[in-house]
Amino acid sequence: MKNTVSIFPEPGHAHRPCVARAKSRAARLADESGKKFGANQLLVLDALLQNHKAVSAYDIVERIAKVAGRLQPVQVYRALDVLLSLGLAHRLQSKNAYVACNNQDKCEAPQLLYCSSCEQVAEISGGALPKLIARTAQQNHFKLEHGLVELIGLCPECTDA
Amino acid sequence: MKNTVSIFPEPGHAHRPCVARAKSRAARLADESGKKFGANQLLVLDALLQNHKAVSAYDIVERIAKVAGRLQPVQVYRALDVLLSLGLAHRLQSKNAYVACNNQDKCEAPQLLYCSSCEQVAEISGGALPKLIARTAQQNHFKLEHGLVELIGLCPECTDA
DNA sequence: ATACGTAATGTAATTATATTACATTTTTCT
DNA sequence: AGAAAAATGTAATATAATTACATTACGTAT
Repeated sequence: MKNTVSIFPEPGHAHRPCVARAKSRAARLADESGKKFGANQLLVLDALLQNHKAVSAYDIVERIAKVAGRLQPVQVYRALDVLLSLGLAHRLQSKNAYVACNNQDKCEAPQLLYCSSCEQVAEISGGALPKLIARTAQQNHFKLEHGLVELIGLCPECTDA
Repeated sequence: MKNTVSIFPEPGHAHRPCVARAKSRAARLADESGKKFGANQLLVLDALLQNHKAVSAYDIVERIAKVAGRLQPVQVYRALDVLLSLGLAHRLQSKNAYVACNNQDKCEAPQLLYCSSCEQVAEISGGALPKLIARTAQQNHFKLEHGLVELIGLCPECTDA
C-alpha cells in the first residue's frame, strides 16, 4: 500500500487536463442543479483554474482584469458563492483564499492541504477524518453542521528542495 | 464511559472561577517564558475572559474602551499575538475571531467547537484527531507544520432550545 | 550615574477582505 | 405582452489586519 502518485501536482504536470476535467465537471454539476453559469461564474472558475494555488478574491479580480473587463469585488464574491455551493471551489479559511476543487466527482468534507512555500493546495475527500470529527461531535452532544480541516505545511516538492 | 460534564459552559455556570484559573495560568506561563505582561496584554486577556464567546479584534477594542482608554487596533493585534503564541488565546479561523483558551494546562493542537447560535466556543486538546491528522500528512509526504480543526454547529443548550 | 543599543509601546495611515444598498437588466411565467 | 422574480451592475461602506515611523521604557557596559 504505497502511494504511487502525490496528491500535489507533479512539478511539470500537464495542467490542461486538470482544466478540462474541472470544466466538464462544472458543466455537469450546473446542469444537474438546473442552473446555468453566467459569464462571471465562468470567468471566476477560469481564473481559479489557472493553477493549483490559493488566491484571494481580489487576486481573482486582477486575473480576470487581464483577460476581460474588470469586475467589482462583489461580483467575484457572488460567483464564488455559487462555485462554493456547488463544490467546484473551496475556501481556505486560514488564508482567506480560494482554490478550484480538484476532485473528479463528489467532494465530501474536503480536507485541504496548503503548502506554505509554494501556496499550492491539495485536497482529500472523505476518509477517516470526517468520520472521527462526526464521532467527536456526537460524544460531546454537539450538533455538527460542518467540520473544517486544514493542514498547513510543506508539499513533497518543497520539502525536498 | 458517559460524559458527565459538557465541554460547553452550563447555562448558569459560575464564570468567576474560569477567569481566576485563566489568569493564574497566564501569570505562570508568562513567568515561565521569561516575559512579563504589559498593560495591553492584560487588558486584552481580561476582555477575552469576559465570556466564552468568540469576539473580533475590533470587539476587543470596544470592550476595552468601556473600562479603560481606547486602544488602536494594532495594539490589540500585538497583544493577541503574544497571547496566541503562549496558548492563552485561540483564533477561530472560520470567523476571524478570538477566544480565551479554557484549558487548565498545556493546550495541544486545540480543536475548537463553535456554536453558530450562541457563539460560544469549547475546545478539545489533543486526542485522536491530531494523531490522525499527523498520520494523514505522513501518508501524503506532507511535512505538517500545523493542523487546523474547527467544528461548526450547535452546542447542547442551543440544540435543545 | 550616564550614554548606548534594543525592545516595547504609541500613533497615524494604509492595505486587504467582504458586505450592503440600490439601480438596471435579464429571465421566467402567465 | 406584461408582471414578478432572479441575476447582474455600480457605488459605497463595513470589517479585518498590517505597515511605517515616532516615542518611551529597559537592560547593560563603561
